[in-house]
Formats: sequence, C-alpha cells, structure tokens
Amino acid sequence: MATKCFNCPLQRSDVFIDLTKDEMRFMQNFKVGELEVDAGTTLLMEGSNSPQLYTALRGMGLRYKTLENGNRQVTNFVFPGDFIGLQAGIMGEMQHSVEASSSMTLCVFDRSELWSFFRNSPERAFDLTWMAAAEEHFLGEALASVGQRTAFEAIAWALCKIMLRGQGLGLAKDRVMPMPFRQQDLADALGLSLVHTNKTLSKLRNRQLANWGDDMLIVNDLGALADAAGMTLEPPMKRPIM
Amino acid sequence: MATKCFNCPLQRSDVFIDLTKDEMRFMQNFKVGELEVDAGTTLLMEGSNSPQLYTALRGMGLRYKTLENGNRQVTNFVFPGDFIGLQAGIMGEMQHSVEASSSMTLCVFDRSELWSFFRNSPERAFDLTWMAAAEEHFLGEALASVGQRTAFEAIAWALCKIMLRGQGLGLAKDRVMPMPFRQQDLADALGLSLVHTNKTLSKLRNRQLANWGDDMLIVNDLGALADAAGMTLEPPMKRPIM
DNA sequence: CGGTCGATTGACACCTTTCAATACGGGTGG
DNA sequence: CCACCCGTATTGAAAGGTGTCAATCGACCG
Repeated sequence: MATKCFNCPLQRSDVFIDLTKDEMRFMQNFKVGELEVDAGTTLLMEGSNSPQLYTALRGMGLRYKTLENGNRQVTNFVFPGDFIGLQAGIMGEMQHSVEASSSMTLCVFDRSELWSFFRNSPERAFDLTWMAAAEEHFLGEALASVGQRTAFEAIAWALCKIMLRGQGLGLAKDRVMPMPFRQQDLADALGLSLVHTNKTLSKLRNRQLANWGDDMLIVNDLGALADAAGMTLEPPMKRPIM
Repeated sequence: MATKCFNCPLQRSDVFIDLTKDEMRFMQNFKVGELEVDAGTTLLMEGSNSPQLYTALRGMGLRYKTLENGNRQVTNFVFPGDFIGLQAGIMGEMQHSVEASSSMTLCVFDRSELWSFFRNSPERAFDLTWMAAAEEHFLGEALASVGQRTAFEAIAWALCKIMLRGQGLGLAKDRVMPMPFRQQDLADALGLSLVHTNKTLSKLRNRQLANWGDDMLIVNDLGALADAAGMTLEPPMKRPIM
C-alpha cells in the first residue's frame, strides 16, 4: 500500500522544506505509485527516455556515467529525498544512469505530467529549478575536489559530505551511519584507483578520522575529518522535496 | 544604445531556439540594460548576492571556485548566450565566481523579476530549468573527464568542446577561433599543473591535433581530436536563450 | 630600459596506477 | 557438511604519469 504524501516520512526530517497543503494535494495527484527494488537494480539508464520519475524514499544508490573507454564516473550518491529523472524530464533523456546500492523504496511520478508543474504550480516549478541548481552546485564542488584535492583530502571530503547528508536525514545514529557502497564506487567517484582508495581509507582509519567497513561509516570527530579534507563545515541548506 | 531583444544578434545563430514574439516582449521588458566590461573584470563573486543577472552577448569568460587552500577550479568557460547568475537567482547566492577573459558585452536583467518568470511565463521558467539541467549535464561530463581521462585525453576533450561551441556560435572561421584564455585557466579547469598542461599542449601541437597560441585555437581535424580524447562527437543540442 | 606576465623547457621527486597475490565471507552444488 | 566459486577487501612491489622547482625567453608597458 503506497504511502500517502501527507504521511510522507521524509516530511518529518527537518532538512526538507514543509509542503503546503495545496502542494501536498498537487503532489499526491501527481504520484502514480511506489516502487521497491533490490540492491543492484538499475533504475534509469543513460540515454533512456523513461516515462517515469522518482523520488527516493528509502535506501541509497548512485548516479554514474560510463565513458567510451569503459571507465565509470560516479557523479553523486543518491539519498532519500533525491529526485531522480529530472534530466530526462527536462532535456528529453538521461545523461547518466542511476542504480540502487541498497534495497530502495521510490515514489513514482508520471513524466508526462511534468509540464503541469510549470503551468499549474509556479512554486513547484521553482522548486524543480532549485533542485537542478543544487545538483549543479554539488557537481561543481565534486569537480573541485577531484581536480584540486589530493587522494587523502578527496576521500575525507567525500566521507564528510556523506556523513553530513546522513545526519541531516536522521540516518546517522550516534556517529554511525549505513553506507552500502563498495570501495570501487568511491574510487570511481573521485577518479582514484581501487587500490589507492583502499590504502587511503586505511590511513584515515589509522588516524582515527573515519572508519568505513561492514557497510557502516563511523566518524567520531566530523570537524577533524573536515580539517583533513581542507574544507569548511557548513550546515546543509533546507531543500524542497518532490 | 542597448540592443533590443528583437534585434538580438544571438537569435541569428541556429544553436538557439527562436523566441516567440510574446517571449521576446517578455524578455525585453525584463531587460534593464547592457554592460560592457574589460578583460579581467569579475562579474560575480562566489557568495555574492548580486541583484543582477546577465546573458553574455559577446566575449568569453570563466566560471570558477576558489578552495580553502587557495587552489582554483575552473568549472566552465562562458560563451555568448550563456546565462550568468542563475544560482544566485534561485539559491540566494552564487556558488562560483564569473570573470571576463576577453572584453565582454552583457545583457543585464533584474534579479527581483525572476519570480515573474515562474508566475507569468511557464515557458520561460521551463527554459530556465532547462539551462540549469544543461549545466548539470556539462559538469557531469567535466567531472568524468577530470576523473577518468589522462591529461592528454582531457586536454583534447576540452579543446574539442570549446571548438564545438565556437563553431555553433559562428565564432570559428575556417577551423580557427579566438581563445582568450591562459594556459593556467585550462590547467585549473582540468586539475592539471600549468607545466604539464603546457607540455601536453605542445604534444597536441606536434601531432597536428590542435594548435593553441596567440589567443587562437586551430583544429584541422575535429574528428581526430575527438578520437584522441576518447569521446564521440555529437552535434550540440539546440538550446533556449534568455 | 627595468619590470611584469604568460609561455616554455629541463631535471627531479612523488603521488598514484598497475600488476599480482592473498584473504575473507557468502552462496551453491555435490 | 564441505569443497568450490565469486565478489570484495587488503597488501606489497614496481612502473609511470604528473607535480614541483627553477631558469629562460618573448611581449608588452610605464
């Protein structure tokens, strides 16, 4: 039985902007169902023209591109509240693939209705643009990390970002949060080799900055980790949710 | 004397979607003036909350972020038709700086009017989202280049991208186009050192793939350059213009 | 004509990749 | 119940791409 929007568990998290009653009704109308997938499932393929859009409700995943030479670039990690398929909705087709890293629950929307956002709900249309701009912002930061940071700093940066998102969503209990990704995923996100990623992770572990293993990430001192990354900790902005 | 929108020189280029008469009127109303700047001028600063938005009419520039350690990451090059300030308009403040690399002419809009796009012109609001999604797409590609390509491939990729944009805009006459950037700019865009960038550029020159010097970029065989980059040449999508 | 900025080049250090091998846990079939 | 296999994590050694340091050069400019 699909969750009703006015009962959306994500709305309880305070990182999301509360929907008005009108918006809630509008979204409920837009929602066509719910999807449960196993870990490893590909949700959207690069180049696909999916008729469906999703909002992640539970679980985690990855966005990635595959290059001509077969290399893979992970462009972002997917967390609850993330909107999936915006590019397909706006530009016609996905520019990257999306895959589930853990089992996931997703809210399913009908892409053909996307236009009605712009016609009938300027606020929701604005939120859509906000999300695209936020993703642009994140990719800019990721680019700066991959381009300008050392492997050690980059990995610290990534783990810090992930922990911050987990905390905002209430996924992190007592400095520990689930992290169902593989080391290869992180390596592909930062443009590093698997071997070097592994060795750098153990260096972070030795220095007691971060401990990732058994699908769990433990960070005792987020400030120290941020220092190691050469970044400044900023409270995440409140964001809209679809 | 400011250019009138219905006389916009960019509309003559066929990479841009034609504006309808209504949209043209709407934009003309939104436009508050024209700005002429010298090379080296900073148009927007990271963190700033500028009351003005721009569309580049002539000239080129760069978008970049500055890291805590002082390193600079160039996130994109600015060409005519690019919209500048969208992030400030949507998210409240700029997440990157924008600087002119050559002298530039810019169309100036009033940021406070941005909301009227969503309220009064769903089509224009959609185009705004389209642009944000396109920038997201580009940053994903750039991330993949920096992360997964060798220095040689990455530079070939970047020069190829630049040449393609120049051709689309009619800036490239007979395989030659103006390129007012410094080698340091390209190095900062690709996460490479200046020295290595310089040596790689001369390698491209020796192999007759690309010749960049004296603010001019010459590419005789774009296909060969794309091959060297390990990328597939795709005709650029038609895009909206603000 | 000295001074600055960008481009160029050589030598050397080192961070990161690649290659290879081992270990460990979970699933599967005999 | 136990071999066997597969995916993932881990570790060591060696090769190599890229960064850093330093010096030179040409063009432009006050």
